[in-house]
Amino acid sequence: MVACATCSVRHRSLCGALSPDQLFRLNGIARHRHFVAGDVILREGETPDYFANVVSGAVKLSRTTVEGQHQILGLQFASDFLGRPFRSVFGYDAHAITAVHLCTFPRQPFEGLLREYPSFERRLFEQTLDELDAARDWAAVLTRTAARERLCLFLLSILQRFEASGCGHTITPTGAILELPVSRAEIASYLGLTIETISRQFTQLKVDGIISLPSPRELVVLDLHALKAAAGA
Amino acid sequence: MVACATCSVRHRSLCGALSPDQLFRLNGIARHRHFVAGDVILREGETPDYFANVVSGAVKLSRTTVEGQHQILGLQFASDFLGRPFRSVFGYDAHAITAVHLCTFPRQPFEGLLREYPSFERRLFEQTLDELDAARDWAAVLTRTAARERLCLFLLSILQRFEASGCGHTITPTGAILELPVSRAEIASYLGLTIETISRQFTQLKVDGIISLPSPRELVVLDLHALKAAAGA
DNA sequence: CGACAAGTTGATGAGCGTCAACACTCGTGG
DNA sequence: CCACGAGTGTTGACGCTCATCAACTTGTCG
Repeated sequence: MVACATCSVRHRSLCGALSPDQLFRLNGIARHRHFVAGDVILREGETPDYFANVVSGAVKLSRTTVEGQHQILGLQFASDFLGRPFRSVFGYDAHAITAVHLCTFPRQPFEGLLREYPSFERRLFEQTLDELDAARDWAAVLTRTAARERLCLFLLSILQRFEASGCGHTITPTGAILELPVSRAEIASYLGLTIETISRQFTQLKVDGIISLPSPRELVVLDLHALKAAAGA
Repeated sequence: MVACATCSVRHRSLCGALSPDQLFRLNGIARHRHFVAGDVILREGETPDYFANVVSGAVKLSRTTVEGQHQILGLQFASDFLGRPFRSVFGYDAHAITAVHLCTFPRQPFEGLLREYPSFERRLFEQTLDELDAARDWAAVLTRTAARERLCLFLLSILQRFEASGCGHTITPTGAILELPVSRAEIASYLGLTIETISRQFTQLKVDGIISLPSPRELVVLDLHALKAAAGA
């Protein structure tokens, strides 16, 4: 058992709002789980027996359409919460796309804690409201923006997540170096574009001197300012 | 004061999950408000002094981008909940797009009730989780689908809302007649398309014998089955 | 070395945005 | 009563963006 005191997401996740007392109780029910890339964490329609904070790694939330297409609905990184309290079924598939470390909480005692500590439940509620806003914003972005802007927004959001969690990247004077946790196909699915379009936009950004790609998964942001400008805001 | 017992959204809204006791308390703080088309109900960044259930009419949630464009993020109809508990600012503009009847609850006492009745707060939480799922689904739809499918999905969602609230439409043997609560521009903004594209898709649906449009705001669904098929599901 | 997955690049076409002209309704005022 | 204008919706012509199909390159693992 890893103690919360040394937890890397201690202050940004759900746990950040807890009193020492509450944290102690939560720690008492926490169990750590590890997954490797490709593992199924939760399946759509299934009743998960636990909730979880993502401690490290990247998780994709996807849905398989009737035509058998994987549509990525969201990406979760360190400090994000996984699961739907008071709902029996989970609405999406959750896959590990990198090595993933979860801090899990069994359903029954976790919901018990929520009932016992209203401020805890409220915190989770507020987090859900924020996610709702983010989801609506994202929908708006997907309808308004061109492929280039979308990709730039995506890269910036990844970078922002990494900065918030203080890992997975290196800051440079004019930008940053980071490892992309997702494949081209996953980026494409998430952004509602095709792999070819993603690839073309990447090379265009290289030509424009905004990024460089030592390897497909290694992204060097040469000019963060230009990247933000290209994201359209 | 209109009593909850006769309220048309009594059983479908938030109120549907309340005990008689809770409902009595909520009724005690409720105040009804009426708006005409075009009225501003809430403004982005503002701290609203009340929450509300939509009793009748249509409300649009929009955001004004830096370029001054109105982007419609959501539409709310009868039984939908307006406002964000435990959040000081409201994230969007809310406008009445038809005559709107709201059942409002002042902030302080409403949040007090939430604290007093955990089951009440939980109900609101669950509703928010559903909205989150819906928002993510919507984002997925906006990225995947063509203009025609999008419009059909939109029309079906309107019809579904009207059926749920039992008003604003007439059922026919093979379809329905309904009054569109929104302009072409509003449909376009919501669907991430242009008015011209909306107009063209409407005429195409007419040509295909799926709908007819006696006037721009009067929609006759001639073949509901075909409409659903055209929606891609 | 060969096989396979992942990514890149190219050619082509469809779909939708853009610009522009036109039709329809409604309210106002002579 | 008709004339006028503003607002809303429709239709047409054209170009750009991105999807599609296909070939090629690169990296990885047996």
